[in-house]
Amino acid sequence: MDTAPLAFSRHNHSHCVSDALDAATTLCTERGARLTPLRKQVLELIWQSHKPLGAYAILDQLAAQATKPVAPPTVYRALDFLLEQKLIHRIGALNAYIGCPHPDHHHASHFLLCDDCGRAEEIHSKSVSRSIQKAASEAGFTVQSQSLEVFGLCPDCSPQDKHDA
Amino acid sequence: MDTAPLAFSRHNHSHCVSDALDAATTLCTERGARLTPLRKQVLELIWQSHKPLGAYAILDQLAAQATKPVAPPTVYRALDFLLEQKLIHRIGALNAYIGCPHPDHHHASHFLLCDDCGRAEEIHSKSVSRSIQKAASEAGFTVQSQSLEVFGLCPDCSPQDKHDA
DNA sequence: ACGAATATGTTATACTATAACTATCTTTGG
DNA sequence: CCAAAGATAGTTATAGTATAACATATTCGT
Ligand SMILES: [Zn+2]
Ligand SMILES: [Zn+2]
Ligand SMILES: [Zn+2]
Ligand SMILES: [Zn+2]
Repeated sequence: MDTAPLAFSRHNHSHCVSDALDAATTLCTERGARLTPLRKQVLELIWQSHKPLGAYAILDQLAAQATKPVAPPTVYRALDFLLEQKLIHRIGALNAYIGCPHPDHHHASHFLLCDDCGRAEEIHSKSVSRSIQKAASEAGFTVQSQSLEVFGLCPDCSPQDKHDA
Repeated sequence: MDTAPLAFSRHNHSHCVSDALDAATTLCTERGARLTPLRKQVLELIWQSHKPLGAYAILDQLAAQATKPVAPPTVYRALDFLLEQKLIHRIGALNAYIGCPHPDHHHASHFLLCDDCGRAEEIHSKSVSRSIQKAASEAGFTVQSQSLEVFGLCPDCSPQDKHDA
């Protein structure tokens, strides 16, 4: 099914990129937000893989593509825009950024992060969301945003890997 | 009950500090780890409140207490030790550190963080842990560590605050 | 075209964390 | 007790992440 997690599976990644860029274009148009060439370029760089990308890695690649030198604020402002539009998520433990595969509906930032290959997969578990919401409510806490970063080994990098053992 | 969350409630905080320092002393002794004066001093600084404390805030306070200037590695090495011993947790979204109230049993880092007052409360919900573990397993992912950072408003800072309305 | 608002460029700086080397302290075996 | 080995702490320098402040350029509605 096409809603299955992709990051840890073999897949045609060019579809991820084009889907993400198309969705971003549509959403920004709907919202009256301006997905400028620079912002789109940064989004595309982030989507080049399923590995969270640091701001300065983005900067280096921008600089390599551009003729003029690129300064940090250029990157951070684009990242701020993409974060505001929920087109990307920030992985706090890595100081890095990754594309959101479902930017059309707002949701918490829940990720599985492979310590070995570095890939990240966003998870959307009702059970996880509900249990977190419930735990917060019981503490009298009003949730505004949440970030879950689960580190470990993805199926490909697990020792008991079954996919070609 | 004495296992109830404290950070967001009125409580005698000196007990938090003494309990934490006592527990740390006991655990380090059991483990053959050396809770040196410097490390204990850093732990006590972190426990001065339930607000996550940044490394350079710790540094400034250390410097204020000491006669000699204090350099970053001094602080970061103490933090590394305390993290290894699970006496503190790191809050990735804030680049800050907070004391663990239950260092005797290993557990994931799950926090409620108030956007208004800055206080953090560690939560220990079986339901949250289980649902996360389940979601990871279903993705074929082997969990090694996890960090949950829930931002919002604590009971004291919520508009519909009932505690003295 | 005009002014307001938004976006980008530019320079400097703040904040967070680690590398590499030296010195001191602690433990342990002789 | 002493010396060697290992762990802890001091010191200096630098790497990595992010923002402030101000100038310029572009876009949008009128
Ligand atoms: Zn892909
Ligand atoms: Zn997402
Ligand atoms: Zn307390
Ligand atoms: Zn804890």
